Amino acid sequence: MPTPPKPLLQRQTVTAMVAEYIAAKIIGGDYPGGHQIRQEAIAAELGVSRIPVREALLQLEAEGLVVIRTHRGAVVSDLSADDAIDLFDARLLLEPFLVKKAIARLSNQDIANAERALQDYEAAIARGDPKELSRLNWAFHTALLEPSMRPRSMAVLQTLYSSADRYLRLQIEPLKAQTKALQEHRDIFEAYRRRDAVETSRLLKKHVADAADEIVSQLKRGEAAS
Amino acid sequence: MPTPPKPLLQRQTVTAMVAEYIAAKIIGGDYPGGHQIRQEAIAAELGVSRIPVREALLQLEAEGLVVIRTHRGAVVSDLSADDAIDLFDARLLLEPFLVKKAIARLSNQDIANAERALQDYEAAIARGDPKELSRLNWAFHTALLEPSMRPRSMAVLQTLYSSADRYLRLQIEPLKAQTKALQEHRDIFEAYRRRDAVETSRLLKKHVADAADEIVSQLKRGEAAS
DNA sequence: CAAGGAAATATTGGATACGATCCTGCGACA
DNA sequence: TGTCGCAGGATCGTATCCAATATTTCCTTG
Repeated sequence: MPTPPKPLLQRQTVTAMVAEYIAAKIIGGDYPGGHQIRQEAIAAELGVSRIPVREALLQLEAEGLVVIRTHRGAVVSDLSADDAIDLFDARLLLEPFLVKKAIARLSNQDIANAERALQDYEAAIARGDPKELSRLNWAFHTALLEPSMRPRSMAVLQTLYSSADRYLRLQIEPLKAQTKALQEHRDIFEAYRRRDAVETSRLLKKHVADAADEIVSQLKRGEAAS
Repeated sequence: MPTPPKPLLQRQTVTAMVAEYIAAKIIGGDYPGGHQIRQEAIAAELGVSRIPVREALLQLEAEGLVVIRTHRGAVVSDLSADDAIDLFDARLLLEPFLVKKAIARLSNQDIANAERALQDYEAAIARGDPKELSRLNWAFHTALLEPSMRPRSMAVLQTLYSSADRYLRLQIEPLKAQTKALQEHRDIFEAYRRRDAVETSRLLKKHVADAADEIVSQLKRGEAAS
């Protein structure tokens, strides 16, 4: 059996892997806001050259996770209450709109997909790995919005979300927030399954707005203290 | 006078110049949708290496102008009525919202900036260089929205606009559209100067929606014909 | 003559090497 | 004493070169 050496079907490029690696560090908080990312350091750490590191940083800049200045390198973008407001306001416009569009053309398969995403999210709460939970949380949102068939808006939301994720990790009581989010997800899905566009949109908006409010007020306390 | 050879203070990187070059080709229609962009061809054309070309393409991918597939290179993204709807709907959500936020914190200086942008746009209509007009059109929109102090939303809009621009170039009667747009710009600016957030938002929304309608209906005719 | 497959070619992805720019710290001069 | 200018090192931007993958061509075979 001369099977190919590796698990195969792992068609990933080095650039993509580096981008994931750095993004995880930023979202996880290992690289805080303001942290200088040295291309050579990352390259040595991962045993690759600087080229894929540079290209990964370009992608992360497009997502807003880092800021690149010519000849001065990449810096992890700062978190602030203003930025969080900016970001969540954009989500608050796009997500309720897209979910309405999605429901307008919803198939049973789409509902099944959303239900599965919800179940995966529920199952992961017990285990409580924050990285996995974040991924599944977003997967649920994506499952709701995907049927809208708006790839461009979805791409925008994807970039917004990776930054929003950084803020979500700051929550003081993540466990409490998670159980609250779980109940809200269930309510949203119920309305979604009924194809009640208005109610789903309303609940989704509230779901995002509540999270935004908590994060912003918490950030403002932090900024006032400093 | 041993003045330096170039205008100097032109601190641009080669990557940025290449990105501008390719973007202009795409927006101008020289590279139509589906066109394969060969890195080496661009590199030879501009007398640079392939590295800056690759990095430019990454940036253009983030803007949605091209699609990159691993080991298969970059292809100019296709235009379609669905994509235009996707894109303009997102603008229709963000721009009216941002202009309200801008008016809420508007300074006299901001109004003066918008007025200047409007005048520049008016002045350019006479000359009629499409590339310049497009730039000044967007500069006016930017001047209106900039005071909102929402850099992240502005960045999203910036990427949306560069694609929207491709569609705007398709208009059958650009001259007619331009004069219509000019009158609408004047009306918008009048409401803006009065700090009438509701009216400005309404007019801006209509301004974008009208352009979108014309483009989408035109595209649908084209798609039905094919 | 059409279909399948292997070698040849083209194109992209990544590594190494070099030149340009920026930052830091030391010393000279007002 | 404070400010300016100038090395020196560190870091980034780009060119050149090598490896991996995709596409094409052409031959074989049913």
